[in-house]
Amino acid sequence: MQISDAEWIVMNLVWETEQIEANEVIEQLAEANEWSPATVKTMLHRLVKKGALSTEPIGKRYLYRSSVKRQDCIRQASRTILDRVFGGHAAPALMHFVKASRLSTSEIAELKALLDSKETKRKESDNV
Amino acid sequence: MQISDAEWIVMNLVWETEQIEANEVIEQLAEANEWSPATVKTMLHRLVKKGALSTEPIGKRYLYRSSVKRQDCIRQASRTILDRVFGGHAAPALMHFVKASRLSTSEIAELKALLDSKETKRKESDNV
DNA sequence: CTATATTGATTACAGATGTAAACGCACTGA
DNA sequence: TCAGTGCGTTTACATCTGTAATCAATATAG
Repeated sequence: MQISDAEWIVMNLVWETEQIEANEVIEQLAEANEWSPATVKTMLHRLVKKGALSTEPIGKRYLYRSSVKRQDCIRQASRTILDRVFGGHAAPALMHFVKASRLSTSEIAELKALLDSKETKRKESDNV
Repeated sequence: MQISDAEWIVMNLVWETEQIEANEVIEQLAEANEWSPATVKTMLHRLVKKGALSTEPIGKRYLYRSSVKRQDCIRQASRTILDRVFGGHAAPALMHFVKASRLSTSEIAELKALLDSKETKRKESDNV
């Protein structure tokens, strides 16, 4: 199952809010993205059809909530971009992202810690 | 100008080889991707039409070479995925990529150095 | 010189995507 | 009871993508 660019915008909102009604989605996304309300409704509908969102009738309306994990979608999207754009070479991609990103000092520290732990693991396991 | 997933595969080859003839592209990509030769030809044609590739007649054939910089395309693709998939939050994206990637110790070192320099710059400039 | 092979160009076509209007039903105020 | 209103459903449509066959022109073999 494949989430398109525009659909990601909707999914991000649903993931953030846990559950949300259509009119709220429209309110928060239509203007910001220069979409007509109808466009947002189409997105919701397609995402339901794809199985990315599920609905629960609340009164006569629906509550939308995601039925796929954000992490899973991120993982898939990441692999796609790594494979396609960077030809599977992660390091240049990461270098690029690091260069291009604005990171707070705490985020930098976190990343460094993560790299440290990765390094340790490597040394332990395959002794490179 | 937008390069599709399948087109990235072709572009990656062209970028690697600087310049290349159609039959070579077909040779190197058709089987590996389970594409018919016709499909590869379509890719080349579309990329030329999009302005991503340019052709130079060599004898009666064409030499294909890229007319867009790989870095620029990577930059654009990266921004897209950051904006869409990660909602513009670079740090979680990076954390994810780092976790998911297999990196050599030298690559890890390189990344850490890059983060160091970023940290330094931050401290100098905006004193956060 | 003619038949065949090569290679770029044109055409095809179904499915995904972006973008949105139109439809229908249920409720609400007049 | 009747016209709006709000919301989900259907339908619309141009473009992009993946995938490929066919056409046309040229070169090459016989």
